[in-house]
Amino acid sequence: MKDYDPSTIEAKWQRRWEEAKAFETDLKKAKDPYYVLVMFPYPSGDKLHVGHWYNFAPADSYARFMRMHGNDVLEPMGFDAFGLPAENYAIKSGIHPDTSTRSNVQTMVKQLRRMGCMYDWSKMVNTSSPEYYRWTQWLFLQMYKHKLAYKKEASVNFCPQCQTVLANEQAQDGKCERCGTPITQKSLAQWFWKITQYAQRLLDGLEDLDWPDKTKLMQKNWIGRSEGINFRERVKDLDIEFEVYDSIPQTFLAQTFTVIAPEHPLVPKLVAGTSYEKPVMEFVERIRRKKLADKFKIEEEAEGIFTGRYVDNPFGTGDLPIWVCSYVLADYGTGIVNCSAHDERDFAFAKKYNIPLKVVLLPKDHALAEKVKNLEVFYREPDGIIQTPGAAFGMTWEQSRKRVIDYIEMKGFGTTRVHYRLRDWLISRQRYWGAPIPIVYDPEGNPHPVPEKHLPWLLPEDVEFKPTGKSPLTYSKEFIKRTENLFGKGWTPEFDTMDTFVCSSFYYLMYLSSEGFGMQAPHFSETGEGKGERNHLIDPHVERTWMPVSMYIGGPEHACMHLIYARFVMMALKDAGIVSHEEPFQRLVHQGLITNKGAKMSKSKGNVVSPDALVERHGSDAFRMYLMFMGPFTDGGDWSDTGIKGIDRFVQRIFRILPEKMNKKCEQSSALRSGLHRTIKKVTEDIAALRFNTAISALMELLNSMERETAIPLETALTYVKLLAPLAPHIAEELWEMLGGKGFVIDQKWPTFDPAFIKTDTLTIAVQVNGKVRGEIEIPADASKEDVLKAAKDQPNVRKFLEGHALKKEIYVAGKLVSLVV
RNA sequence: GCCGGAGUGGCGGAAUUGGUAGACGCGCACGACUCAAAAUCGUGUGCCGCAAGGCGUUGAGGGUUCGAUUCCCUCCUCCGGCACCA
Repeated sequence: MKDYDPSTIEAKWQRRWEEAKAFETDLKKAKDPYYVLVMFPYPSGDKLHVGHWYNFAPADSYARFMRMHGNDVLEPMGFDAFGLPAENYAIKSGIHPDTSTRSNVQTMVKQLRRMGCMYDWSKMVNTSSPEYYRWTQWLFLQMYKHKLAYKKEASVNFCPQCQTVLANEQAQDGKCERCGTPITQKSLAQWFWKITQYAQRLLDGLEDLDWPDKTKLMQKNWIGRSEGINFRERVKDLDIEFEVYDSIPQTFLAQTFTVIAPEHPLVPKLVAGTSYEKPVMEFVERIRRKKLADKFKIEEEAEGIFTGRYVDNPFGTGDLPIWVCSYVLADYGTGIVNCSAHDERDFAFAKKYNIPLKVVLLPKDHALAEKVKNLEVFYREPDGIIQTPGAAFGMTWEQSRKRVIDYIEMKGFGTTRVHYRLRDWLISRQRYWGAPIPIVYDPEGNPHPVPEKHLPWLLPEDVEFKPTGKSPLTYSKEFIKRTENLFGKGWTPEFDTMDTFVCSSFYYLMYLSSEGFGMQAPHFSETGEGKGERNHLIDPHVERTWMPVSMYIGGPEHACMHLIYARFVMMALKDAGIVSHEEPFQRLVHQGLITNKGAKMSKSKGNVVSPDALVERHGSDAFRMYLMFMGPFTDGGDWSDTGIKGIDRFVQRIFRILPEKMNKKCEQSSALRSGLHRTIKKVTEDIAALRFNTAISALMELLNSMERETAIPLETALTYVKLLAPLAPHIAEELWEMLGGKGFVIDQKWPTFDPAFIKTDTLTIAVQVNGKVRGEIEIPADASKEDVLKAAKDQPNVRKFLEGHALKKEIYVAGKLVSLVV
C-alpha cells in the first residue's frame, strides 16, 4: 500500500471540484439555502497566516457538514481591501495601494484555493474595486436621502499617528484601534451616520439572535441604555430654560451646584455682558485649544470656572451656582448636570473649588457616618439610608429610587427619560485608500449628493500619500476639475473618504448580488472585478431567501464595531425598503485567537506563522484537522506544531487500514456496529456544535477499534469516509473513489444512527462504598435494580468493605453506578 | 473602579440536568523490526506495590451531598470588555 501523498491527491480533487463547478451555488434555485460566512480577510502583504486557517477551515468543515445534510450551501470569499496598511505601505515604498492590493489579493486567492474549501469564487468581492465601492457610495446616498447621514462640527477622536479621525468604536482603551497611538480629542466638521436613531432597536434585536451571550452583553453595554430624569430648570435673572439629565435622581435634594460642558452653546449666553464673560470665555478657549493641540487628556484633573449665574432651583433647596467644567461631556444627556456630594467626581470638584455640599445619605456605621457628615469621605452605597425628610426618609438608597422618581414626576420637576451611551458613527477619514464620500459643495459651501448616475465617484489617482492632516484627495487636480466640469465653477468635492467599516457593513449582501435581476452575468477575475452593472443592490427574492446569514464566523474584536455597524445598516436598508430582514446575522460564533509565544501574531512583532511549509509537508487536510484537534474552536491557543505528527499518523492509518481491512463479504461484528453508530451520533452532534476536536477524537477511536477487527464490511468503510468528509475533504474523496463510491463524497447523504444499535447487551457498573469506588460488576443491560444491588454486594472487594458494618443506604444510578453507605 | 469568562497530568485537551476524573493525541520510557538510524508496530505512562489492592487528585480554603471538575460561599491568579456617561 502506498503512503498517502497529499500534494498530488489534493491538487487532483481541487481540480475535479472546480471542473464540476461543484461549489457554485445557484442562488435563485436553492430550496434549502444555508449561508455560511466568515469575516472576509484584509489582503495584507503578510498573506494567509495560521489564524486565517484556524478561522476558515473549521467554517468550511461546518459548511460541508450542512451540505451533506441536504442544504444548498453558499460559502463565499472576498476581500476587505480598503484601509490603512496598503496606504502606509504606499507611503513607505511609493507603490500605489491599488497595485499592492491587487497583487496581495492574487496571492491570497492562490493560497485560499489550496485550502480546498467550498468557496464559490464566482461571487467573490473586493471592496476596493469601483464595481464594489459604487455600492458603498450608493449606500451613503441612501443614508443621506433618509436623513441618516449628516455633517457637523464635533469633538472627535483623532489619531496623531494615522492623521485621521476615528469612530468612537475604533478608539479602544484610549488608543487607536489600528496603530495603538494614544487618541486625542479634536473639534472638526465631519460626516456622521445616525446610528443613535436605532439604539433601542439595536438593543431589542439582540434578544432573538443566536449569538454568544458575551457578545450580546458587550453590545448592550456599548449601547448603554440608561433611564433617569430630565429636570426642567431656569437660569435665574435670565430668560433661559434648559434640561438636566440625571440617572440617579435620589440625590436631587442634595444637589448644590450645576456644571455645564465647555462646548455647550449656552455658555456664551450665560456670561454675555457680565464681568464673568472674559474669564469664562478664556477658560472655554483654553480647553478648546488643548483639544485642538492634541493635548487634552481625559484622565487629567477636572478644571472649572464659575459663570456668575444660578439655577432657580425649583426644589426649594436653594439656588445652584453654574460652573463650566472640563469633565462634562457635551454629547451625553443634555451636556448640563446637577451635582451633589454623592457623586465621586462632583465631590472632588466641589472640594477643590470650595463649593458647599449637602449630605442626604448616611451609612449605618456611626463612626463612618460622622466622617460622611463632616464631608471627610465620599459616600454612596446601595444600603445607605436616606436622611431627607419626606416619603423616602429611612429607605435605603436602592429602595428609594422609584419613590423619588414618582415624587419628582408628581411635583412636575421633571420627567423620566432614556439616554444612550451610543454615539453617532463618525464615517469620515482623512485618508486616501477608501471610498470617496459622494458629496460635492456648491460655492456657498452647501453639500449636495453626487447623483447616482455619476457613480462610481472614482477615487482619483494624482494624489500625495503623505499624511499631513489634510485629506490626500485635496492634492488631486483631476478630482477638483472633474467636480467643476460636472457641477460648475466654484464647486468642490468632499475630500474625505469613508471608514472601511462602511464597506464591510453590507458585503454579505454583495455576495448575493451577482445574480440579481437586471444585472449582467458575473464573471470571475483574479481581482474580483468585472461584476456587471446593475440598478439594484440586491434581488429582493434572493435577499428574502438567503438572508439572514445562517452561520457567521469571525473574531470577537468586532463585537462593538463591524457587528454593530452591519446591524444598523441592515435596519436602515430595511426601513428604506431595500431589504426585507432587519438582522444580518442569525447565528454568530467567534473562533479563538491563535497566539505565538503568548502574543497576538503581527508583522511588527515578527511572530507571524506562515502555514505554507506545513501544508506543503502534511497537506491541507492534515493541517486543518490539526488546527481543529488542538482544542475547542472558540478557544484558540498558543501556536505550536508539536502534535501535528499525531494527525499525520491518523491520516496515514486511515489511508492504510480502510482499504486493507475492507472485505465486501464480511459480516459486521456487533461490537463494531455499536461503535460505528455511537461514532455517527457523536460526530454528528459534535460538528453541529462546532466541537471539531472531539469529533476527530471519536473518529480516531473508531479507527482504533476497526484496526482490531480482522475485516470490515464495505458499508462500514464507506460510512466512515462520509463521516470524515467534512473534516478531511480531499482524503475522503480519494478513499470514496478507491472504495468504489459514486460521485463526490461531498454530495452523499450524511449517515444516520440507529439508537437500537448503540445499546450493548452488558453494562459495566461501578460500585462505591462510602463514596469510594471499590469494584466493578458486569450486568445484563436489562437487569433489575434488585439484581444489580445484589450483584454489587456480592462483589468480593465490595464485600470486604461491607463486612462488620450496617448498611445505611443503597443508591442505584441506572446503567452507571451503585453507591452503598455503611 | 464596573461588567463578563477561565484555572484539570510533562504538554494540547476530554468528561458538567452532580455519578468510575484524565477520553483522544503529543511527549517520554521500554520492547519488536534494523548492521544502525528514521519510519512503523507493541506495552507502559498520578503515587505506593511483583501483584491483589491501597492512597491521592481538577488554583487555595470552606460548605451542601451517599457522591462535587460540575452547585453555594470566601480568597488567589490569568484573560477579555467598558470606564470622567453624573
